[in-house]
Amino acid sequence: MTKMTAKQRMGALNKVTAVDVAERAGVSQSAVSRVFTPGASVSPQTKNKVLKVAMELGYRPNSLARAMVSGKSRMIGLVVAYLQNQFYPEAIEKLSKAMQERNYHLLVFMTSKTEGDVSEVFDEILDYQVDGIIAASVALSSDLSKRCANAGVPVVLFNRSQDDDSLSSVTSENYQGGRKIAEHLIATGHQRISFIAGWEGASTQRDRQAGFIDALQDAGVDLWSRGVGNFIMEDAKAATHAMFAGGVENGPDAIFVANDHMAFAVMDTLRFELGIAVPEQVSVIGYDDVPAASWPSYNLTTVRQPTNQMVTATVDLLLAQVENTDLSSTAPRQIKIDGPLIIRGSAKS
Amino acid sequence: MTKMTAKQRMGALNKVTAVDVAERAGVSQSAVSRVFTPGASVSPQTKNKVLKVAMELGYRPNSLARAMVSGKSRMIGLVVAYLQNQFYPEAIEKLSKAMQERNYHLLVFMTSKTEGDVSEVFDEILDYQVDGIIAASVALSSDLSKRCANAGVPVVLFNRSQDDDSLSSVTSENYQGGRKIAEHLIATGHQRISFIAGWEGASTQRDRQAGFIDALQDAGVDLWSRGVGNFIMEDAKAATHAMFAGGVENGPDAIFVANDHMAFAVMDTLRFELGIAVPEQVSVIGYDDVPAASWPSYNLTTVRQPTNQMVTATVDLLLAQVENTDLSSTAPRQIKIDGPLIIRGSAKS
DNA sequence: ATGAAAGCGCTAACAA
DNA sequence: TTGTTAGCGCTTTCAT
Repeated sequence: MTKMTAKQRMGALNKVTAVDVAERAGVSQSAVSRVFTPGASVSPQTKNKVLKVAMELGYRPNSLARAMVSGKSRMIGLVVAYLQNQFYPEAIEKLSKAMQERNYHLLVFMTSKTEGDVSEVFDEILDYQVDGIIAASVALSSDLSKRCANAGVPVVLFNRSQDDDSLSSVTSENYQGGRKIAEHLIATGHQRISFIAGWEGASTQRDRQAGFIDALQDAGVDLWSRGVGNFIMEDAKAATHAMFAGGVENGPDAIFVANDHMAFAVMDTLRFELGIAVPEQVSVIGYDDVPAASWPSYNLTTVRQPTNQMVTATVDLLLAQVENTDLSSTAPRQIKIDGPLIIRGSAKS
Repeated sequence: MTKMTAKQRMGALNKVTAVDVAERAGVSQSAVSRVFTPGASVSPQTKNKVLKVAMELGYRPNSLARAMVSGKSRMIGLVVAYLQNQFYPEAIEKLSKAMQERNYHLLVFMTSKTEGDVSEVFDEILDYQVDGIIAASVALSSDLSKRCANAGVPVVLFNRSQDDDSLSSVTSENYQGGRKIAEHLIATGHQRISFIAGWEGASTQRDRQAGFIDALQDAGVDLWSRGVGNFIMEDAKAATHAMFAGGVENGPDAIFVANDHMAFAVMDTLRFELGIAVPEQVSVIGYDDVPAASWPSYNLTTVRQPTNQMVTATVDLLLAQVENTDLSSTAPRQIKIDGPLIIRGSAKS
């Protein structure tokens, strides 16, 4: 078998390179490159010549080759654990669009929450030479963030924060949100107030709970009871049953559920399995304001996480770090965005 | 300023290359490459030596460089229009996981359904040298599919099909699904059967409708009325109002809604705005069996789209084409997967 | 403003 | 099995 040139190997597959365009346009290959490099110096004539030929031949620069030499892939790794909670699809859609507008693209990696899996996934991400990483609903071990830092790849946590402030993160004001809910429940005359927690490993869960409990205490109110739902519907349902094991009269008259997703399960359990009216007998409040919260069947009172602002902040924060070569202004920042209490019909007023 | 080597420019950023490993291990750079290339011939000794040094130095092959020379990026472009409909997040999660298991990764592109936007997005995708493309909920112009074919990039449509059979696609048996619903509604004694359509540009909408109408006709039943919801909740709500403008007694006693997402809005409109009981006064049937369909508040009778099977089929179909260098077995295939009618409580039996 | 030349980090012949 | 040698398609000095 005789040696083939690349072009022959490709067969009819019309992979047009800058060299092809250069030849046909009678300029150097670098000239072609410059035409496609914003801010490079080319005369209008050559620019037009090149553009015309490029159009004819259907030439487009190869992003990967560009990435190799420039060291910028314009890809952002997105790590996400699960999409059941409607908050994430919405956020991802917006993140992706915002990134595209700034000419970046998301390379998506699904992971489970087990440490080993996350670590593997991060290796794969780094292999692709992404310019930055967004970790949504995933916590990072310090080893992992060190690996990223070492590789010069900035990371922003989305909807999670770290205890130490070594990592940038964007969340809503979860602590304040928790407070708002407690205050509202007390102001509206509830006496027996309970809480169904999310996954205890999540900072969102901890912060919402802390704010909630603190505000109760400030008002001299003790938590009536507490269950754990782990952000999973089944678990939330079980927690609800447990809360009312001693009858309605001994159960809470209000429940704060750590996110909307679980709150739907709690409402359904109350109404359809326990025969307890919401909000007449028990008020339910969630957190997130996902689309279904406003559907009439649930009409859920909740604290909104302002996805638009959270996404904008995430993109700005990450790209500032990506595009700033020098290490100034690269100090990690924790951005918290205030979200309003949305009063609907699942809690009595 | 004196010229710097790449390593110096990187500063402390520890970008370890195969050359570094090679030097330290006392082998050639190609030896290092072979160690990381499955199925390449290396002696156990060198393999161990290299692996040890690689570990020490934290070396991992650069996927982009590998992609450049091998012509395989192991990236799959995923184009998707909107994630409101819960069917898509679920599908994407599974697609992503299935691809990761086979060592591919998804580069995600959100698009609107306007032709120009889709075209732009495809250019960007192709620039990244993806090995294949999955187009979910997006139709492709023949120009577009030609561009992909020309670039040697196979495309599979997910949950959409094309009229001409020039493109591979994976859908459920939408026509049969529509039939099943009509037959079930007739068998359960409904007299005035209506339909709320999705976006008319979608093949899923057209196929479901065709099956539904055909089965009605086979039974000698005329469609009572028809509205258009465009797969949008607001539109579905308006269509529902229109259907009952003449009072309940003149409206349908059963509605097939072209997908679950709209069916939720229809049920809520009936119950909370029109005061019509579901299923006592009007039966509602949806399509997809998204997670919320099984939530007690809706308890929606629907046809299941088997996401697992659809995802498996999509991945197999696409990767077969990606990995088969020669053009045999690359003939486009239209795969349709049968989905069962899931009988719940939103339609009376 | 333009061209020549040197790589980016890797894989894939080829020769030994 | 191993090392040597060419590139992949592009950006980026450096001269001109």
